[in-house]
Amino acid sequence: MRTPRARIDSRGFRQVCGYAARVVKRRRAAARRHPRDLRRYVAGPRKVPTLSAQRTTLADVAAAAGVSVSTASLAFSGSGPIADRTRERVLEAARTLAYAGPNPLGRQLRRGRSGIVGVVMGDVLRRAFRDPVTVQVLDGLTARLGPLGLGVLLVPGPHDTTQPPVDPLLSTAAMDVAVQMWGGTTDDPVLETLRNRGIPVVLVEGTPQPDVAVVGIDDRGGMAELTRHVVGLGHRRIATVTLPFDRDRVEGPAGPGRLSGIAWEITRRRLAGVTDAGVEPTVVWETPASLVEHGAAAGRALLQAADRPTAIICQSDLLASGVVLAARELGLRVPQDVSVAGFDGLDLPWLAPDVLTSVAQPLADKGAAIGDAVADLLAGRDAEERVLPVALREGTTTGPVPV
Amino acid sequence: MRTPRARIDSRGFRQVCGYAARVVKRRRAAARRHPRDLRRYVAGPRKVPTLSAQRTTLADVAAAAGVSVSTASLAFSGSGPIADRTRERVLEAARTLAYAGPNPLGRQLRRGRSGIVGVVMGDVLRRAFRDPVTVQVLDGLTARLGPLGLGVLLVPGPHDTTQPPVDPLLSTAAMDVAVQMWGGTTDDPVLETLRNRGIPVVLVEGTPQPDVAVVGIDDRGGMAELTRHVVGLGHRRIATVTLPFDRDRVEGPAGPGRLSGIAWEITRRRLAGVTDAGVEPTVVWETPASLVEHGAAAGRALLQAADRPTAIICQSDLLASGVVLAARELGLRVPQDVSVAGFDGLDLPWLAPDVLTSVAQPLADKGAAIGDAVADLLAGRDAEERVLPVALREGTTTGPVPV
DNA sequence: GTGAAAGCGCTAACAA
DNA sequence: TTGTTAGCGCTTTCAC
Repeated sequence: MRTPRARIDSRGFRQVCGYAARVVKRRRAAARRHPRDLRRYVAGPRKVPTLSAQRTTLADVAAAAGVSVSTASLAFSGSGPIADRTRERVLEAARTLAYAGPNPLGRQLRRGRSGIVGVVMGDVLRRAFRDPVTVQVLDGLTARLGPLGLGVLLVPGPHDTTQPPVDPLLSTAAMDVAVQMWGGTTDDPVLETLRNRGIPVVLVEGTPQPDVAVVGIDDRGGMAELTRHVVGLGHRRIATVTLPFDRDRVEGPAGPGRLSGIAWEITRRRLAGVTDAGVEPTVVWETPASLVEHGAAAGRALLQAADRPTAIICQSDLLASGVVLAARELGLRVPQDVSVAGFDGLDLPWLAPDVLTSVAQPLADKGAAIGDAVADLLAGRDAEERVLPVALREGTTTGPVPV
Repeated sequence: MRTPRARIDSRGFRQVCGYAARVVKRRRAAARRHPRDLRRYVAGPRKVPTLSAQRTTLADVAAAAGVSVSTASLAFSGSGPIADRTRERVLEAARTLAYAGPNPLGRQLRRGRSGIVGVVMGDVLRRAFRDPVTVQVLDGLTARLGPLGLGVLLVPGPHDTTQPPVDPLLSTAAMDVAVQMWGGTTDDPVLETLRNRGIPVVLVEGTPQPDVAVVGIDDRGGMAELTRHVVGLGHRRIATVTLPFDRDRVEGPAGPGRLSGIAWEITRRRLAGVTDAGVEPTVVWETPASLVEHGAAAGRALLQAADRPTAIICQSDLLASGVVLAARELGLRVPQDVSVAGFDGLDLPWLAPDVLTSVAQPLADKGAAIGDAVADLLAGRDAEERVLPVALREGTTTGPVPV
């Protein structure tokens, strides 16, 4: 069947070198001018599609429309002058050939852009998605990214220390920009990998550092305000339940040793807010993740201790709601027996009739701000730091200190 | 500065045609042999990276290592024979040049594969992510996809009828396979778009149809078993709260008109399960989304009606938990005054001390099954239908009918 | 307003 | 085991 110099390549195309190549090329070119002969190069109509295999190419469409490839390209991209009639003819040809538009792979290589924003989650996906904060930010982000023609590629984040430090996707997948959702210490392996690849980064709630765009909120200020509110109610014995300190994800009261080495900026800042308000927590309880069950565990421990705190300030609403549930479980009334405050300003209807006293952060805006930072980086501007405001929201879970 | 035939193209490369081109090519080739002269073609070391711009190419590395490009390629892909020493030399050169590995864009075009699986969510992301079912399935899916070198691109699903039927990402982004999370009726615009693009599809809980791989669970059987359990407890006045019927997302009791035109397979099947057990629900309450608040709304309405049902069977745990909350709110005891059952088998700690009676579906396995189906399609096999088993799980929310 | 030509960065078939 | 060669499908520059 095959002449010595012809062969079929991995994608089913016939390839020929030297003189014969020119002959074949001429044949394919001819085929383009006579769509009838295209059969061999086109996937059967509506057959079970195997790969992303999109056999019909712009060249085929151009040939069918009787224009050059470049003109056909213009018809689709709209990024140049083209006569209305010509465009119409091209689109008509595309319709006839069931051409669904330019192959993104070719376009991407040529443009040097993938149109993809890698989003590195702060955790394994399951846990990350259970956090409404992450989810709402992600939602705000995609809303901003959509109109820019950008899509979100999910990249699992650092799990625990038993896992390899970065997901292979991070080192190999195409992405124009990366967003790291939480964490991002200076020596973060994720940031290191991205830096090596030359991929610009937007860091959310991380440690500011050179060459990285940062988006965050005024959580230190918000936490200070929240604490002052609690102090204003007369509380002095105040415990605090925190987000994880680092990838070790320890659970329990943190001694001075651990307190001095908090790797995650967000945890450190929110803790600093408490101190700023002049409060020295009776206990700093570290959790392995911002989840209801960890809050409940903390609540049980703190509220059954001898010298029970009269107020518990939590670094997230999920943790706070766990504490509220634990209090209820123990027969303690909130806020009569114990006050509980959270952070984030989530709407947690299942906590009804209670509404958490919390610090509300603008989640959708934060997502949008991340999107703006992404757009900045993509446009070659270096993104300024974006810090969004927060607002104290009084609910029903804080009240005067019990007498 | 420029000769008539030289120009700078959009990505900053000098381009020249004809004879001059050969000269320039020779110059660049020379530069490759003498890394010192590369400066112009390489991004400055560790400067603020602008685009995904990764200026150093495999050719540069090959030149520096004194091998051909194809050999250098082998060193990275490992998909061919190469001497250990040669590979080492190439990797060494890569290190020196801060080359972080082959540009995925080039690789993708050449291979005809993007390594991307588009996941079309059943809803706007915010709502989709609030559903633990979706999230856990997604988690199981990414776990299976990771080792295959595939990443997940999030594609917002159909919102409501006021929005355009498909997200632009769906029609333009590169993806080797698409997964549609829910829905997928025969005339679904999402499926239509993917079919036109020749992208193979895995449909989750949708209507089986030609050329589409389907993954689902035995929800009809599970629902029948659940209903028989409730009937066995003596209940006869049984209402049911369902998932959405279609993109219209109506909320309230469904009349015969709506009941006859349920577009979403999953809703229809779970409803059929109830009927299979010989139960004619007193009310079929349609919800706009599987969320706690819609369950609560349904619960309030159903439990305040004159002829209150003694049991409410819900098509999801989230809906069921909303009903439980509504019952508590109304001062009704569960299950003494009313029995409530759900579907999915979620762990909802905040419902404590109650544990929902439910039908557990293997969420992580479902994600894995989707991953397997993806792998099948990618390998050119056509995927058989995958139906996973479910299991009745008795909790504390169902009990004997009140006397 | 249209066409010719070049080439993005890579992989794979084949020859050597 | 390595090198030569072709080309994936597209966009863009420049000439006309």
